[in-house]
Amino acid sequence: MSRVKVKAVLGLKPESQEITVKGWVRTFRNNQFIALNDGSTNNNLQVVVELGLLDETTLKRITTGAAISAKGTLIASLGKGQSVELVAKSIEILGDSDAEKYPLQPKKHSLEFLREIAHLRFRTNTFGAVFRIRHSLAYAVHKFFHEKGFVYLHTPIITASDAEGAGETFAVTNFDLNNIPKNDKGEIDFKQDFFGKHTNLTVSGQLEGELAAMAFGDIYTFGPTFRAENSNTTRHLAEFWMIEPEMAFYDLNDNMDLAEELLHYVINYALENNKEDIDFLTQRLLEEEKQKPQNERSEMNLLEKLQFCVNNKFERVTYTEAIAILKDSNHNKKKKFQYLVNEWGVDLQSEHERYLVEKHFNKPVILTDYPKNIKAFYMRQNDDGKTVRAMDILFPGIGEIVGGSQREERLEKLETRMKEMNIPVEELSWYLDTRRFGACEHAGFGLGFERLVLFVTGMTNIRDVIPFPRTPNNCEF
RNA sequence: UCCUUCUUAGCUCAGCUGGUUAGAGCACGUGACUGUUAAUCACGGGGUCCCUGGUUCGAGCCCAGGAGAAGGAGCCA
Repeated sequence: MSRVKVKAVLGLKPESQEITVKGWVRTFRNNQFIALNDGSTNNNLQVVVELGLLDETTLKRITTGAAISAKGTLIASLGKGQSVELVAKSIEILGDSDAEKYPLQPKKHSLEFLREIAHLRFRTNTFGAVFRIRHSLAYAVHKFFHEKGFVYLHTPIITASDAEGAGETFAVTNFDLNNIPKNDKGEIDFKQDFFGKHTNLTVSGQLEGELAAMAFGDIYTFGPTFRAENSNTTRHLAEFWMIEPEMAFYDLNDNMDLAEELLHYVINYALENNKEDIDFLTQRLLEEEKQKPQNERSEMNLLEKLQFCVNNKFERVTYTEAIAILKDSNHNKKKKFQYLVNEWGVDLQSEHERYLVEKHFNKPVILTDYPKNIKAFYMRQNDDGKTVRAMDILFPGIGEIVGGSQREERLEKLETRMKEMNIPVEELSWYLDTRRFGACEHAGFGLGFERLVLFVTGMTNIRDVIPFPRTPNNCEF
């Protein structure tokens, strides 16, 4: 007889059938009731140990965290908290867990504490739910693109281009750091390094993605990305996962449509496939909100927020319109913003984005057509000479979740812009070839995967939605 | 990197205006009970009050420096 997973067991009709389950003990109540979890679902299976079944020594080894195998018959539960339960005929301790030393207790722990024991936090209800949802979202991303005929492209992790313009990079080298070779001028001699040049971890797969889009039409990447920014916030990681689709023959509107469809699709997938986990996290958030004063509590709970997001179109406004809204807002007039909005051309601060999303529109917002001076070199220039075809999707509680644009496909305009922004044109000659040979209208965006997981799980710190977070001064596990 | 706050038992926290032997709940151990739902009841063990220095008759509490953490800002996804 083989092992049945708890999720399957909980869906069975109890007919006194004989079943074997294996998992980890969450609690052992009354020397009689084991709450057994095997990670297949957030719910536990109650295993009943009848009096006299086990000797005292074995009984004592059923502790929180221990791995056990239980064989018994499945019956309709005699208690109230669950529909079925397993009456054990035999129990084997597979792995002991010293109750005095095991850090997880059947009680509420702080997220900060659990972050310090990230190797064990998977075994809690909250992180179980979070990482099952993370899996579902990743799967849904692949499913969405596959069904649309996109090619999943693996862009390199190690790159030589320092010109992607997306922040500080981590250098990759196999130099002996105590004895770095120098050239005649006293500069580091990268010719002697492994790749014969200066290399770093990728900050974005976009430029390589564009190359493939010029052959397959529609591609996407989904991989890790590295930024050496000294950012200490609840929304930034030094190592994070990003989804970057790139589509030929797409303009900015097509790009926005795709991004919105993707977000609706994957959130809906989680709603349909992770109902129990989302219900648990919704409940968890409600408990947490009870601690807050009335006016700080959110109007919608997590489940309602996700449903609202799936069932409503995102608001689309241009940067220029957004500035006008902010300028005219009571918030601005009453000087409630730390940074007052008074002129066109400035970048929006977090507080402004939050105002638009959480106060003014009260739904996800897509901002388009930003001033060219605050955006990257590859974005397509508008005829007005001052804005570019950029789009950012802003989510409540998260801020920017997607950043994208229609790309500048006109070689001359692109080269001029690169020179203006001091981007080394020669180094990116391979990139410019897409504009030299068969250039066409195209667009793409980057979706921060952890920010998506944040939104769907209702967690508030990005370090709690990636298994082992890498942040400044922290690279544990 | 900047600003603010925090650091007391394994965990979550209390500790009054600087005053005697630093407390609670949970966890853990022992015992009781045995259809429990983070079981309950009784008893018990458990402390470098983050570190270093200073002020004081006396510091968990005040001052200075350092370390770590959290939240916010900037950068961005």
